[in-house]
Amino acid sequence: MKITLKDGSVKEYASAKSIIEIAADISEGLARAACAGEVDGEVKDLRTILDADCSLSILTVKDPEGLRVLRHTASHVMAEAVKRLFPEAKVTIGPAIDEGFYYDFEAEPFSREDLDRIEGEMKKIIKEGRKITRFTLSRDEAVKFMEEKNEPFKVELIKELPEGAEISFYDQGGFVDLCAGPHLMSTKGIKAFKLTSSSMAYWRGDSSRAKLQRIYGSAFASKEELAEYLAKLEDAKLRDHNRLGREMKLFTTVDVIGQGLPLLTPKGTKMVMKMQRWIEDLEDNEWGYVRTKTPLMAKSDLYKISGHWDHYKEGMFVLGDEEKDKEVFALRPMTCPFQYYVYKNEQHSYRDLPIRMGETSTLFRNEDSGEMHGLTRVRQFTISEGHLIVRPDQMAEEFKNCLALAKYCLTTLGLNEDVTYHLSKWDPNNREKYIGEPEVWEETEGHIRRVLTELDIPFVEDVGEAAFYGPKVDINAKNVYGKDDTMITIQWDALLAEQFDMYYIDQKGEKVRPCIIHRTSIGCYERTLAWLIEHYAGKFPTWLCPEQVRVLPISEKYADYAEEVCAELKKNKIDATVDNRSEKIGYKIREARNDRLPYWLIVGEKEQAEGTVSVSSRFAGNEGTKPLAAFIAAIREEIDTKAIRQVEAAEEKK
RNA sequence: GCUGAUGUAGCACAGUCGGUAGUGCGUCACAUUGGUAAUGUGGAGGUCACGGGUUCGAUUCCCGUCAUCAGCUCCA
Repeated sequence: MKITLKDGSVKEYASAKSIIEIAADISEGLARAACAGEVDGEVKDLRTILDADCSLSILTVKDPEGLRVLRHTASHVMAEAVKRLFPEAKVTIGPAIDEGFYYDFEAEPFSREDLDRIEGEMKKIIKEGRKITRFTLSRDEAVKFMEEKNEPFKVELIKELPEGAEISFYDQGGFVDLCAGPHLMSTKGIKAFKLTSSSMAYWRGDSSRAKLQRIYGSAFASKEELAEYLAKLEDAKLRDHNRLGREMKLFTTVDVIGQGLPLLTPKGTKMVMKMQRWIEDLEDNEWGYVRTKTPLMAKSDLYKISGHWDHYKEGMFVLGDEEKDKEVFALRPMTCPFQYYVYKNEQHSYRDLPIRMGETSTLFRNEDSGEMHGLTRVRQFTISEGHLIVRPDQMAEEFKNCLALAKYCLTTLGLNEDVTYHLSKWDPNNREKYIGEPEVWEETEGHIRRVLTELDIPFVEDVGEAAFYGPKVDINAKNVYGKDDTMITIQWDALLAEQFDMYYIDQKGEKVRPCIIHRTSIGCYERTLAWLIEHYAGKFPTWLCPEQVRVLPISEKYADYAEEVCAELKKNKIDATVDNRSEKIGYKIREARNDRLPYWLIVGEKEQAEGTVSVSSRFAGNEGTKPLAAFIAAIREEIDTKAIRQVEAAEEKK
């Protein structure tokens, strides 16, 4: 038989069995072959897979596609285990996902103990080494088949398939599931799996429909890889900003203040202020921005003009009652209209444009109560907001500059490697969510696509993710648990200038509508802080650290000298403190390390006599004794250049 | 908003089958005055998230509210 390899080359083999035997040759590859014979697929990392078209695929489970098949099969095994233990449970769907798989059941909620029992049952099914076979039915037969099994969700799925379709089922030796496949050919191929959690989900993701219980699990090619994955999850917990940020006293929350309203403590505030001062100076001095400071609230009339009242009212905090009160106010969810009125304060010539307005802007959004999370999803946040009022002929260039500024900020923070770029488009099938005509959307989306392509930035296109007034570039990053959050957004708005009657005067003396770019450079400070905590596991670049240096006197005798050193550091705008408790030096050093300080200075008799400091850091451990002035010069340089100092190998081992 | 779990000292957690609570770390005091990851001793600190109900008596049982977590959905 012939096998076509991924690279297109064709190989010929004598029998199905020999495919398995020679599989080592193509262990990183994927082969598909028309194959009639039955193959028991188990050769080390290789597991055979019964493909949708009844041909035989050979995938290694190191291949992402193969791993997905493995996980999908694990979800079917889980479904069988659940049906055995909870016969009244109804099955729905169970796909493979990025890090594992899930299956949704209509059932009573599962406890951790239930999951452990299900795991045990799955192990039995795997051990039994059932052959998995595929068969097809016509649609009517398929409906009848699932009706007899009393599986209403499956019946619903089948009825939606086109008439005359051949509907495939996979039978794993008793348990049969509707499925497009492919699957492993034996349950024995699942070598390492773990059920991680359970939660509620809605049938078809629709909150008005049936409540289902979802069980998440993960499966890997080997026990070692599973162990590595579980260890990674443990590590993620240690980096989780919501835990580490509180532990490091960067922020806290208080029940009576409310959900989604975190309090930044002095340390967290210091970090945010360092970023804010940097960004404001950078934008104003190097990127041509002017700064505004506009109200945090406005009358409802403003939001009626902007369209927010129609499109975003549920997300706003409204002060007052439209029925009873003469004037109703709302806290602002965006800065846009406020800066538009700054623009409209005077008449502008085409020569004035582009006008780039920046504002460190606090916004309020009334999120649903279940949405709040740590610093990443809050009801009040402060963003490096800005709007550029631009002539149409300048748009591409200005949009590019906004992307360049964002990229520069990310690179400086050391976060640029973490991100993915998205072109967020409107949804032509959901027009009431958006303003403007289809042609405008087509055109503006095309502009953004061109800019991204010209800048050679890889991006994905997401339908239905646009703002109601225009398409945008979203720059997303994954949190430690792999969940994507938008960190930065840059939006192309060809519509709101019309709503606000904004114009400039062109060469001919005529009024022309400008275009608008809504953008942020560093995103909102709360979310960026969260991202920094997780990226650096709390070990921030020195320039961002709320406490950059701690002076540790060996004993109280040297407390005065320690204070002198600290005062000198502060005079040089270095955030320094003294630990003058009557603890042993080893204890103070341990605490300095646990507090993730970049530097600590040990001072005793020798240092006091010589006017020196003994420098240690989390980058290199003991760095030796230096004159204080030399240390100050070095750390100033590190701070001023916003250097990200790497940890040295010898230190890493500790 | 929905589903589930959780809420005991600053933090991590025990515990009370209903009779108002403990441990470790931290903190404070005293002694110790030290050289690169934990000195010793002693003390303080809790309306057991909040509000109702049942009870002679509730931190414990029941109901509600608030908050936290996981997920769904929604978003920067």
